[in-house]
Amino acid sequence: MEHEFFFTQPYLSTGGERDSRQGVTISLHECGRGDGWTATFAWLDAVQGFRYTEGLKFAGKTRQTMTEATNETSGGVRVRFAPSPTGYLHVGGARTALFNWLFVRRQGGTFILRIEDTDVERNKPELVEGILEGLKWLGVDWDEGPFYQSQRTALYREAAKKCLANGSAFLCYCPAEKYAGGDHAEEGSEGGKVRRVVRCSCRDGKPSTPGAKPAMRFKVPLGGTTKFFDAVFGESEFSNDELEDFVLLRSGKGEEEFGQSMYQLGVVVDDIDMRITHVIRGADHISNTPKQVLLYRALGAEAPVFAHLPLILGADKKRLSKRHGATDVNMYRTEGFLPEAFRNFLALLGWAPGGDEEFLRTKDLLEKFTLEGVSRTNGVFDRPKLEWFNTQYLQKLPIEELVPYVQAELKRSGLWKQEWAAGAGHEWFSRTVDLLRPRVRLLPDFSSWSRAFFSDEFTIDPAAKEKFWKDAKVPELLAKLADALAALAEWNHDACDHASRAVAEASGVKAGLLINATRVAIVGQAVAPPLFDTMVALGQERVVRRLRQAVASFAA
RNA sequence: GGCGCCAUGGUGCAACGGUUAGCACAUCGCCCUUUCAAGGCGGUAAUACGGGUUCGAUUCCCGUUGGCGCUACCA
Repeated sequence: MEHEFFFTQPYLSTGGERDSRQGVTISLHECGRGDGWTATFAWLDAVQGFRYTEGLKFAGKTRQTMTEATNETSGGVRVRFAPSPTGYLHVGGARTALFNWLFVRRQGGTFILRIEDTDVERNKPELVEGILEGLKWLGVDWDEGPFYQSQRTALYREAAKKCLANGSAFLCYCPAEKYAGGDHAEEGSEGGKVRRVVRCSCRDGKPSTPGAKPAMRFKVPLGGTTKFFDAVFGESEFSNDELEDFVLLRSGKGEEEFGQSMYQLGVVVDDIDMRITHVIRGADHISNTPKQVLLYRALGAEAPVFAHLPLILGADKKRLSKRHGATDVNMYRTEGFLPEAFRNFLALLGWAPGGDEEFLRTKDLLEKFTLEGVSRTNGVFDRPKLEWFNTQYLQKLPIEELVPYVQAELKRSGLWKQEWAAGAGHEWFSRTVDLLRPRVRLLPDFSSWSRAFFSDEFTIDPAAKEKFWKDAKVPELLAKLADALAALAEWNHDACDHASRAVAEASGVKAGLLINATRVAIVGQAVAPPLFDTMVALGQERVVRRLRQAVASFAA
């Protein structure tokens, strides 16, 4: 029996609340934002999947998530991923998107995609496509959007005017350069760089530069603190005196009264408008959160639940950037990683399931993901482990799931033959992929390293020759083997095996010598699957032909 | 500089007051073997430092150090 609960954001209201639907009563006590987040939940049984009965305390560092307790029963969870088209989809953004996705898909909520393109200067519209592609490759799908902030200007201006009207914003006439960019040395400070918290005279209605076009700033309260609850980091409290009077609306140019909205305003207005219940984003936004909470308050809206994710660092523990290697998700796609392997790896960066098992397919991830398991420690992007995950998926995926990826790869490299699409050809193809996969690390290996399985046009690796064709008896051995194999009536593993060993024995050499030399001749590589399986996969005609070609090459 | 966050092997995570501090990647060795992988077995390797609280701290508190984040008319 399923129960549905409709909380009007109960976790945000102060004081007790009761809700009774379908015979189930829930009461919430001391569920407030203002005072220490001591929340006591008392709900009745009869609710499936319910973890909390009563006495949940959210004070201090306690990491319980009221969030999830509420969500698991309320259903109406709405999250968003809001990239900015100033760059490609980097791994940090991908992880944020993935966590939002796992969180919301697990409980049947709504995922909204929003493009934060309010900075016309830096914005590159053509990058949006790449971001969407990256998300699709990752398997992160969305229910609403993409919405573009650049098309929602009216909404932001309206909200800004509301703030101005109710006294929580003011017009600032100071020149933009006064505070913009870099660090400002505070007058009179001793050497050090001191950031200025903007509290200019404009805030009291005394324009510093009369006649200039004003920007609109938020009027941060003097004194006091702003608190909020974070599902990952617990409760946070910031002193208002540390918050600058941040800009809401840029000053207008030409005819315009105001310019584009700034980040803080756009985010809050949209999150309110889109009825976002959980803001899951990078920890680099923690410091922005009190400002946003203040904005929610000024706009008369309740704040959502925040969940900040630890940052992803490079091997040197510095913030991940290009110099650490690929940070663009699409580069991992072109390198030939399997999306599910990448997803598995990403999910485990900053989050851990209960048990020891790390090979977690998407369905497992969906089953196990909770915000509670999210770490607070920044993590290093460990490429070797990503590669390990990829080889795991290459090996463990049901063969029918892997085949389409290999097919796409061969099409890309021009090796694909339509006869492999169905029937006996398809069976051969699947078997061959299965034979090859334990030795493959990335998808393109199927067209490079194992090219000889799919094409007669391949070259013999000089290093392999050097290693296994050194013995003077090799040409003669290969010639004999070609004859022996050509004479075989049956073509299977054991027949090839016996014939080969017989040739070696008759010639008085160790089987290994012949086997290794043969491998080089028929696949051009020193490394391949077990030889007789390889022979079966290639077929009698090709094996004999390649052996004779090799022999001929010695003569030349 | 100010404010905030974080701190378990090289890396990612476990241990949520009592464990010989566990797992995985990486690394080293052995086994398997027809090359190379895979797989199996085993080894090296961690609680940043200093004070408390406690019968007992990886775990709770304070400080130090270090790292990271924010400190824009960027997002």
